[in-house]
Amino acid sequence: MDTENSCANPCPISRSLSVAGDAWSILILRDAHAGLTRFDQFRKSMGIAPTMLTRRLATLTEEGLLEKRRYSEHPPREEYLLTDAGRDFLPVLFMIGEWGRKYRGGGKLTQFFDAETGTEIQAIAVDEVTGAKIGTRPMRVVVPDER
Amino acid sequence: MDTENSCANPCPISRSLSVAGDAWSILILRDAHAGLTRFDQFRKSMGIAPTMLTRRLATLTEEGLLEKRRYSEHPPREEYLLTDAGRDFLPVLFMIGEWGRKYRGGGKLTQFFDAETGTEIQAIAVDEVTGAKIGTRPMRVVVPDER
DNA sequence: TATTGTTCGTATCACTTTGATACTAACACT
DNA sequence: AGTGTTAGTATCAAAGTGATACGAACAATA
Repeated sequence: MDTENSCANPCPISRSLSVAGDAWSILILRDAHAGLTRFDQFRKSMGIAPTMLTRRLATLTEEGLLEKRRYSEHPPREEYLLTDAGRDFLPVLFMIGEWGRKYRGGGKLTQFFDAETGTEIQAIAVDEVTGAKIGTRPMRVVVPDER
Repeated sequence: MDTENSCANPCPISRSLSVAGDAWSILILRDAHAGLTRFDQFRKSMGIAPTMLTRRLATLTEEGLLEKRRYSEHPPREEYLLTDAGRDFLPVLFMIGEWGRKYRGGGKLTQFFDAETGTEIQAIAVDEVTGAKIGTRPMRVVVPDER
């Protein structure tokens, strides 16, 4: 795909996709939210080839979703931590997960519980302004003029 | 990526990604939600090569997010319509869009308005059970045993 | 009737990406 | 001295992608 001209494009979805629009990147973000920080943790968790992992971690770092932190000087060792932008990707992960839960739900699934109430989290998307569930009300799309 | 063993994997996110884990598929779903149904509409909207588009439409149809409908017998012509599963992908699209709006927001952006109230839609993800915004409260992850 | 246009693709092929495997650097530990 | 750990890089075959040309089945127009 053409991943360069992202900010010429008025669609916020394609802008996001030019940053994290492939499965490996999304899985890395998932694992980062699960607390993984190190190269080998990601590699073992996902079964990704090291060349791929190197490249994806570099891209996510350049794009500001992860940051590299040196956790050892001798030998030099880096770990990858979520930035605010990376943490704000969590809602995307949850909605992707909810779709999979609903439409590819056979067998055992990983579950997420609210630590306070103990209830299982059921993520939904709502319009913060009206409170309506996304997709339940008609909407109007406004595409800006060029230039 | 290895897109086959999806239902052996307990993670609902990777199951979803094995279905629609690439940028073209997501953009097709975006355009389908915007009302596009035909091959050439998708092609012109996204600038995608026809070989790619053929393959992606076929996959999304096989996976049950789109369905093919014949809208003309002579000449034979098909269009692609969202299924329920495809429509339920909308929250994913909105959350991806909200991330892009927040972190790649330079220049003009496409906007979405609630047709009833006229207000701009601000999509957020919440836990339907507790009402809490996703990411604001600690959570507990339960991975099922193998087998 | 001949020409042009529309729609939904397939054929071809150069180019790029990927994935598997082996290997390296810089140490720590025994 | 030998083994283990961590974070990668090197190599290379196989697969995927993208640009372009082309095709089939018609409709509309001249």
